[in-house]
Amino acid sequence: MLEEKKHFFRDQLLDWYQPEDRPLPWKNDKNTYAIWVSEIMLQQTRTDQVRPYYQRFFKYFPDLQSLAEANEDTVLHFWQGMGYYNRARNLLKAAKHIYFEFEGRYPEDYHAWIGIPGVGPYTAAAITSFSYNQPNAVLDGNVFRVLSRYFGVNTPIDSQEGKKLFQELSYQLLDKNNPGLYNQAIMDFGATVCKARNPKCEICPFQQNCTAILEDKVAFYPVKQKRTQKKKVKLYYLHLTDGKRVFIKKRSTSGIWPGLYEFPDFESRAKMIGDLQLLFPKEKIKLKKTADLRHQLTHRDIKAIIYQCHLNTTDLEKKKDWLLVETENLTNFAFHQLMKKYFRIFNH
DNA sequence: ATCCAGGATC
DNA sequence: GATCCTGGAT
Repeated sequence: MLEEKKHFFRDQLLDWYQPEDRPLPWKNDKNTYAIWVSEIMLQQTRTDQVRPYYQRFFKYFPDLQSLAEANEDTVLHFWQGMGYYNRARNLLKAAKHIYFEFEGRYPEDYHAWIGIPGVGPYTAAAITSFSYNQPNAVLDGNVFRVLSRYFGVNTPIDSQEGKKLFQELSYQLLDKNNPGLYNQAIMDFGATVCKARNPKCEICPFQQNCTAILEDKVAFYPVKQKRTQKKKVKLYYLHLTDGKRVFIKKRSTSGIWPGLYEFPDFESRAKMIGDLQLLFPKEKIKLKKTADLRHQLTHRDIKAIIYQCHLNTTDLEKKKDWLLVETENLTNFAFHQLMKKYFRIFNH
């Protein structure tokens, strides 16, 4: 009975799948490089958001060599606003490894790909099935959702047991003759029909067999056990300018927004003033609050308070790791979304 | 305003 | 098990 249900699932899924129904830029790029780059971008990121980034990135870095020879600032510049910036740094590190150490030869199988920075179980399965047609089953959020609903699996997907169970199930279901096509099919199905919210059960080809539909518990799946709670954090940013130039600094490569640029930040308004007084005469320092922004990360709830301080050209000196940049040249630097949000508001 | 989806790393 | 981001749904 269960075997029958599995076979039915695979056959129906492949029957349903029409690749051209969901055209994506990277689907036409059949080479390993393009597949790898797109899969890294697609980690934790929706296709609609990736699309414009992928096109700009690919135009500028059309092959392994062009990426391997790039520097981190340039790669982050193309990545700015897309989030999870260690993906970009790992991608560059990996490109240099493959190009310079492996003489441009890509890893040959799943386990070799796992050894590449930024490539985990999902990405290794995606690359080796799409590019080499090797029989590795992808296990991403779509697959967890589709399988948990169809088979009515209520083991939490974020438990060790759940990961193992779903990995085995998805491997059994995989069409070993056409793993790339099958993997693409199940993820497209999850993204367009068996969606997390507002699933299109009324047009679903599995209506008669899906456990979740039959039990009227579609929204119950997939089952998860833990959710992270957010800590509240306050950040004080200094918008220090003479009207034509502005100070920015680069964030460290650990912690949030690694390697991205932003205004100098402080723990408190008092520390900001204290630092300013070391550099400029007290009477010239006038702070004006120009923004109060909220920004949410996975487990941080950031309240960013931005103060503007106008000083004369002659007053501005270079300090430690601060960079004095012409306002019109700000576009040369990679900023995170909180800064971009501020620029948008401020330029109005 | 709050909640949530989506993989890798150490 | 904690830490990395953003945008979209509600």
